[in-house]
Amino acid sequence: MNRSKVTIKDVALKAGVSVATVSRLVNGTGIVSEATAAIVQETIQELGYEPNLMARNLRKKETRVILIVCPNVTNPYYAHILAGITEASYQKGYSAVMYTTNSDPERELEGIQMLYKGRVDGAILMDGLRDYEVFYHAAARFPIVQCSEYVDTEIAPAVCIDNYQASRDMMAHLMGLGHTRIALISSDNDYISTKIRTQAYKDSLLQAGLSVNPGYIKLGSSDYSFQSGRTCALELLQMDDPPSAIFCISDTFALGSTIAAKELDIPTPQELSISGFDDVEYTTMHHPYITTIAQPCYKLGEVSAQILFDRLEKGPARTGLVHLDHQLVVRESTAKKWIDPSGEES
Amino acid sequence: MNRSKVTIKDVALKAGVSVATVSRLVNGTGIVSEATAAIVQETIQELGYEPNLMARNLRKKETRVILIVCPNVTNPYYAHILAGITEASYQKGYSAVMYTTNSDPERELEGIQMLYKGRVDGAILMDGLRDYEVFYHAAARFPIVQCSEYVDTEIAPAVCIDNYQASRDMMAHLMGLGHTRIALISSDNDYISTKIRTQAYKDSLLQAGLSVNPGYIKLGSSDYSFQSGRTCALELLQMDDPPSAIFCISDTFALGSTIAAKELDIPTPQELSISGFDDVEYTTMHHPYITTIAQPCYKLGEVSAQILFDRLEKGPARTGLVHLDHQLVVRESTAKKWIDPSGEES
DNA sequence: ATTCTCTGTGTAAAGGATTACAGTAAACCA
DNA sequence: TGGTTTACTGTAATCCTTTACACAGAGAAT
Repeated sequence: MNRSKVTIKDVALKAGVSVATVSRLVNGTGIVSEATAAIVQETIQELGYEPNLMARNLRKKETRVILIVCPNVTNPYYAHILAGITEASYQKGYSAVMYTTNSDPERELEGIQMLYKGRVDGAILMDGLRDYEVFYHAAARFPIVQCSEYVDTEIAPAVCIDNYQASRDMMAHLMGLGHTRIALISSDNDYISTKIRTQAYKDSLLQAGLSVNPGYIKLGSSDYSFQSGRTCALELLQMDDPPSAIFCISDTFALGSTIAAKELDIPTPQELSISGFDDVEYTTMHHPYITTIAQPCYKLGEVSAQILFDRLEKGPARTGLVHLDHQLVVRESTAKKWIDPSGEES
Repeated sequence: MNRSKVTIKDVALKAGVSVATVSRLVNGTGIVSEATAAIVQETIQELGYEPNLMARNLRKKETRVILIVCPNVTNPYYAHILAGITEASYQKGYSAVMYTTNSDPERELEGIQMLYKGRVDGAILMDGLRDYEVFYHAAARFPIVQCSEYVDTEIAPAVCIDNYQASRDMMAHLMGLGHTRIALISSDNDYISTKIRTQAYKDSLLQAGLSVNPGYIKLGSSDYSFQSGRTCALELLQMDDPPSAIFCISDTFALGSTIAAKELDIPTPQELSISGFDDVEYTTMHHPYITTIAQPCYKLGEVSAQILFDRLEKGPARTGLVHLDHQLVVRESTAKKWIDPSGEES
């Protein structure tokens, strides 16, 4: 077990060739005669030579490392995207370093610094940066792709589902079941997805000739906590004129809502339909299984990474939005609007 | 917006000093007069100079990057450990690159290669390596710490909870409630934690003068899937002489068991006590909230990282086991053994 | 015989930082 | 005044690769 690193020089010396030859062989660039190749190859094996990546990267001015900036990893939604990114990276021989921000602008800035310091070749941002200036400068200078959320698609591509269409699909499903009193549990964060889903909710109502009742719109916590979903639902269901369906912009909110309904002895979906968004694991852990919009999280990560690598290897690439397919998956938490036998609406 | 990197040379030239002076100022090593410091500082700002880490690392022979090898990130248990590691790294100015193996030995090997290639300074392994040889060689040569699972604590330190004591605690809780027919849902993986928990289960029974009934021991899937927990519980509960309590080595198995009990109309905890392990999010998403052993996941990651950094900065450090405190958290899924009014045991 | 293409290989210059060592000028001491 | 610190700064070697360029020798073409 040799403690100190073997360098290319050691190999060259021992094999009786120049470092250039060794390098050419190792990298498969340039021509090396079969005879020398054999000798050098053997020497490499014998000495256990591994090229020093720091030196190589310094010379080649690339790191083959990409940066992933995301709010946290404990949220399964992000975790799945992460899995997609790391897998794609692995395939392409890149490694991924993670930077979790907890949505702290200062942390976001620090993460971005890694680009300026030449520590990484590019970045995938899973959280619209709070500081637009910072984003703009970084995106103008380095390969960056936005995943899931975005702030500006002109300067850097963004990969996500079509949140507007997805929300419209879900609303169509709900209205198709006969619901007219549909509430919304949105979030008080300022993600673009939140805005779009909220807008789609309103547009759907309006275009169906229904009015938007501000009292039917509740804002859950910015991190989509399950408990805040429960609280919002509780408020909605205790209104004088409660909704017969709740459109949640997150599965966790939907889950919280099913709990709230259970607590108030309101059967789901018989008397209350609840829909979620994202399709994370726990939508099918307990009945009622939640009707939701499935996002291809893994794929989202994978495609983001691919676009980034493309850009890295082939130079300036496309910007703009890249939409991946979503899917409306109907399960147990939504059903035909219930009509009280007495004739009254429920 | 200058496209090309500003180097230390540019700064030196513009500020009218030597590169050495700039370097000294940037690194805070050596003495620099206030006057020059001011000029250089200003020049750095003006030019937007950021030291190139590749060059620095090459020279200093360190990368300030650590490797995290884990089976996956989508499991919240790992995700929380990961969060702890990345936070600790961030504090110390390290970055963390992730390598997910999906428990594939080949991938584990590839991950370890990063140490040999000098791409990272050290590693945290969250998955006992399948290939002991590989582990042994790597651990002998590089700073490695094992987190949560481990294969050999002589050659590299391991951070985890005291699985034996934790399991004994849970069994004591169950037996303290009057249960004598206690089943086990273990896993068919070969993690050390699995072995220890299983052993503790048996020892507890034996030391209480009870016998170990092989029929009461079921093996769930190696990845602790919720569905396999349900299946195991279903089998147990349909036995002629079903258990009155199930000790699960994972929360997901416990969750699956509550579902199984519900399907068979067996009230939990009135007629069946169920205990979990780990205390991940979904233990309190639905009633009955699950009685479990809380693991300090975040802290596990944090401490692992700290030990690694210590080793990196202060040379060879301790090996052996580092136990972090666990906690028995009693919630709703366990209760006093139910006695049928007719006098028969249930 | 001369020139030209190939092969195959070596030399040495980047690449961008850190740092040992040397040097200068001012300040201090005797 | 001469000698010794002290405070500061610069020169150049070093870390390990990659790669542009030069070069030598062999065979082909003229």
